[in-house]
Amino acid sequence: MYCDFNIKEFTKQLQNSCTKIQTKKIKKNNTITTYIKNRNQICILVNGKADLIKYDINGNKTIIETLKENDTFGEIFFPMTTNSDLFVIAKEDCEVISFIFDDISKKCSRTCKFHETLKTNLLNLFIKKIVNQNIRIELLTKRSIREKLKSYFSSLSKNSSIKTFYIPISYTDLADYLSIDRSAMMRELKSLQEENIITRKGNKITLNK
Amino acid sequence: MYCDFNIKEFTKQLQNSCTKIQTKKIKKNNTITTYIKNRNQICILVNGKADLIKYDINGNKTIIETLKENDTFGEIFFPMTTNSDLFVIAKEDCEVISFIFDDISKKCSRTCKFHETLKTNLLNLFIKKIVNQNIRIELLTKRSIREKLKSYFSSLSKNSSIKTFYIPISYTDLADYLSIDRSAMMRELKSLQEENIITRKGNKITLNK
DNA sequence: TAAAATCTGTTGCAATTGCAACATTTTTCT
DNA sequence: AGAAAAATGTTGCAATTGCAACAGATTTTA
Repeated sequence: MYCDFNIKEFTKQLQNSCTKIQTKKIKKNNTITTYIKNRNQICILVNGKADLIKYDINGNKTIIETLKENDTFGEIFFPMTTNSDLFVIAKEDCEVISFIFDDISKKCSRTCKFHETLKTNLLNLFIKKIVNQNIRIELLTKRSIREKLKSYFSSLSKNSSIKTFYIPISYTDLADYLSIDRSAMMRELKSLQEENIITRKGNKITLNK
Repeated sequence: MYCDFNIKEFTKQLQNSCTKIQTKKIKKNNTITTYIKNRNQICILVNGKADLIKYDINGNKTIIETLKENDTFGEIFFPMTTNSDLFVIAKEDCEVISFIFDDISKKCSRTCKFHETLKTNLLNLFIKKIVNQNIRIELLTKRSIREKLKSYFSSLSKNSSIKTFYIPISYTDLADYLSIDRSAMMRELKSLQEENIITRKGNKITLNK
């Protein structure tokens, strides 16, 4: 598989390589703004969970990305013309490493033996990120709240035989993630239950039939 | 800048490297299905334009991605559980190269001198792809048709001083790209004109104020 | 160049969705 | 433990959006 490598090992390699890297620990609910201020900086979440969020002019919050262990983020991934303010908020205590992309991509003058391994690992991380983004795009292109919910649920029950699962985020956050109104989402969840398409108890969902 | 390299040069390097690569030419309106059937295959569009499209159960067409020169695509970028059918359609005559990711990521036994350059170039291409996907996600998270249109327009007039531009795709395709109903979109375009927020003549748009 | 296909433009109507405003429950903080 | 904050759940109403069904314009194809 294309992403079966060990992030801890990768971090260790980075620390031993010629590349200058930073390690930071961020407490739950704190903002990891620093990691999204330098162009060409790439961050990797080593531990914990975080959300990349945005507020629009009307105050609507959108969760652009939910980040977990192994996920990459940083301003390098956004167009220079981005006019919205982006924040990365730690949802749990987080450990983050960051480095400048040029240090990885440029030829290593000291021909350190880790340099090329890093590139390969980064390629794997990027592919993983692109896959996640495609899942997100698939969700967002759904035309109705019902379809968005069904799509989200089916991504949670990856193995098609597992029909019961727990929603890993709050319903408030889920609405922001699906980019829909929370009350409209709750109403739709109710309909899905009434039509016996799902069974719901708290954040435990079962897909019926 | 992080993506200022020459795709032609890259292609030439690929051909001289130890990596097995394929080159194919596809005529306008033909389907490039072959390029999205093998897991771990990465394709690069060297010339032309293409759309990555999807049809849902209700027959709604969605343009997942608009591909142009330098863009990467392939099944490697989608989760294995994807149940929707994806097609890549050439919108113009296209030239595509493809190779197996493992051939790039694994160590080169013949230590050919291009191998590492390829990795670096791929990293650049992947970052470019992630940036494009973020632009798409930004668009799709917009809560209304009006906001989606304004967001799309502003991405076209990247340089904020340029207020006039041409929409590079048909309005029918634009609706599929924004994942909205075409007639509702036309109605909104009309409102934007009536409120003098834009001026529109065919596919030429001017942002007023 | 004529016919076919696609794209653009428009409208009425129905369905979906967002908004505002609550009450209730659960979680977090001191 | 008690207060404060956040999350869940609900509803009526208004606004937005999608759908269907056209007509006309433009482009492609035979």
